[in-house]
Amino acid sequence: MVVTESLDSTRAAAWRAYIEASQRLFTQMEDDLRADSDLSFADYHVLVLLSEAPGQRLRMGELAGRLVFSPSRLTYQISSMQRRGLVSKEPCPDDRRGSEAVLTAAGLLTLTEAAPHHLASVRTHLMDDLDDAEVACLTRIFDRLGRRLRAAGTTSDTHATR
Amino acid sequence: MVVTESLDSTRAAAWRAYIEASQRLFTQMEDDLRADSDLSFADYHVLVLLSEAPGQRLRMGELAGRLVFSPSRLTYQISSMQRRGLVSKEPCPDDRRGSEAVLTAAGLLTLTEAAPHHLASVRTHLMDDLDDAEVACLTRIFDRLGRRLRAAGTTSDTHATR
DNA sequence: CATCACTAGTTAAATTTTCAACTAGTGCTA
DNA sequence: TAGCACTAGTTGAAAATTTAACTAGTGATG
Repeated sequence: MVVTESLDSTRAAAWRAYIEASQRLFTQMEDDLRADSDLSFADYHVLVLLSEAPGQRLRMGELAGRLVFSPSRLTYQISSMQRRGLVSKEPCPDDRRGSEAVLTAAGLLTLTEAAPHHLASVRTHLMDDLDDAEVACLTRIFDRLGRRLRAAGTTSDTHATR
Repeated sequence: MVVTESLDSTRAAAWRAYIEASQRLFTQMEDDLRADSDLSFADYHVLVLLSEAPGQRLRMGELAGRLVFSPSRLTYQISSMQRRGLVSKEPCPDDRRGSEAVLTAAGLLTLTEAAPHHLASVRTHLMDDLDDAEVACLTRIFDRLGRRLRAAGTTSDTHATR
């Protein structure tokens, strides 16, 4: 086992379990979503974020940040959704460089139809199997992690090695 | 908020935190790996799995299963690594339909050079920030989840809705 | 041992994602 | 207010991934 110095074996095991299960979970969720609603995970998340935003609209950059998408990936994603009538795109009033993605009525309808299926899938694949302590632990770990990574991304970044 | 019926708000929050932080973590790990070692996450995992396998070789299907890759994705992945000299491919002795990926010396060397950096990155981005109880909890949750999803994939599958 | 349903893996085409320019607009500074 | 560095977002080409055939081999059944 070349690869397990420097990370104690407990943590190495945790890492492996986390990575593998997450991978499986994500592909499972994608498949369900695709089967139930003909949406990708990304599509769904865009719809959720827009539906929650004031005016059902969000700047491209803001959306990219929340989805953890590169700018060009978001451009592509949104134009694909636009083609399918789920969102539209409008120039941003106060910054003429920018544009905002806007949820359409069809997009909202699609979301409200998809949501119950998706949530059921989150429950059956993950949440129903966790007791309250585990849920709390999950939240604590990933809230903190998310905050930390978000912060790291903003400033200079990277880890120690090099 | 169209999207939060049916999943209690505690669990919904856990889900969001988990998804977002994981996304960030994975892209961060990819970036580090790429910067330190010029490998993708997938490359790295292939090297790890092969290095641990008896004879440093694994059937394509077996590898695909463990990586959670589609067959065609794995074919592509391996031929790319073959081009770069990290693995070779040999016909499988006992099943003439099959082939196995074999770790090369160069592949092993690459792995031993990459591993410390990668592990450091796992530590700094995730593990160093978790106390032992959290590590234990993480392991418990994702071990169980992985087992469950692995089992579901084998049999008929899917969730309840529909 | 011929047939046939099934498994392993590959291939080609379409879609998605990345990567590296590039365009346009902003806003500070002199 | 001209110049300039920086930000927002897009674009085109290359790389990765998915999807749907497809090839070859296996193994059970009659």
